[in-house]
Amino acid sequence: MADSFEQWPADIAFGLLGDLIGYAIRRAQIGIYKDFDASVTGLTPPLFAALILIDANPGINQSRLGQVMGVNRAAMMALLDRLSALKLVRRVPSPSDKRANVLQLTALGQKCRAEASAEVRAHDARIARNLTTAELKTLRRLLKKF
Amino acid sequence: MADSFEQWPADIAFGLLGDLIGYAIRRAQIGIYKDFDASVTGLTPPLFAALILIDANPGINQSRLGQVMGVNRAAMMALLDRLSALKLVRRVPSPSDKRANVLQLTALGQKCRAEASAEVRAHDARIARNLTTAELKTLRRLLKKF
DNA sequence: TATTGTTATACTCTATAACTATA
DNA sequence: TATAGTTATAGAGTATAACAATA
Repeated sequence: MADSFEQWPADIAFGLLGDLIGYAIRRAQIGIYKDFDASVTGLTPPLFAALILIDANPGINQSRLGQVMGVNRAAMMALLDRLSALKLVRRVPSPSDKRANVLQLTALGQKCRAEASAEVRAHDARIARNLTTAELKTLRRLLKKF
Repeated sequence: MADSFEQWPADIAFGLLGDLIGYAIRRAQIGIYKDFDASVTGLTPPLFAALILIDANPGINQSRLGQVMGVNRAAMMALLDRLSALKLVRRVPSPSDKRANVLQLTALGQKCRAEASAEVRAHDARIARNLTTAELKTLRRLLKKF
């Protein structure tokens, strides 16, 4: 099939790329993202991550969430504007800091988070289907070293 | 520092995300991309990958390069238009197929590829500094299973 | 002075859909 | 019919630079 992604096609020379651990991680990621998009309806990976993090960290504000996700405040704004337009997330004025907003999931946001979580669990199990439990544990340990 | 990315902040609850191997790979990637951007001047990761692949695979055409990189033809066009505007890549009519273009690096493209390669090697060594040779070998083997 | 949220702006990455020339 | 390149268009993700309100 022309649209299936082949991780390391045998007929292609990768040159320096074949030596780079960063590129090996990137190639794994390409396939994982394609499976995520095909598996999870209506949410992108960053949107899903934001829903989980907001739910798991009551009282978190925009700037802190941006730091955690590795993006700056302006990028976080765009992401939250989208979640807000989808009626999944609410900005609530912080009681302790008049500059800040506290982020909360709406009832719809909770429902969406729960439904997407099931799809994402299935997706993650599918991409990891060729690894044993021990291999997954090793992989997780090694990835923490970056 | 407010601008340094912390991979798994201890004060943050990751909920389901902490169980997903796909998210563990994604978090490693975030830091790696930030280091790449800070290390390599003038080229993004996809642009650099394209330069290497074009150089290592003489006679490759646009569609095939897109397949290898995991993007469709239209996305490949945009990427090649940029490399072309930078005078790094040339489209040459294929002698064997009048529909196709063969991709070639210009002299400037060769120079840019060589200089960026040195920067990227240093970048890759830096991000992998906490892993042993054996660990890198294991990681590479496990990543191929996705 | 530093931080939070915000807006304006711009660039990169990627996709879909439709067209043309050729296979 | 199918494929290679192309164009138009759109949306997501991300960044910099500036500003007002608050800490």
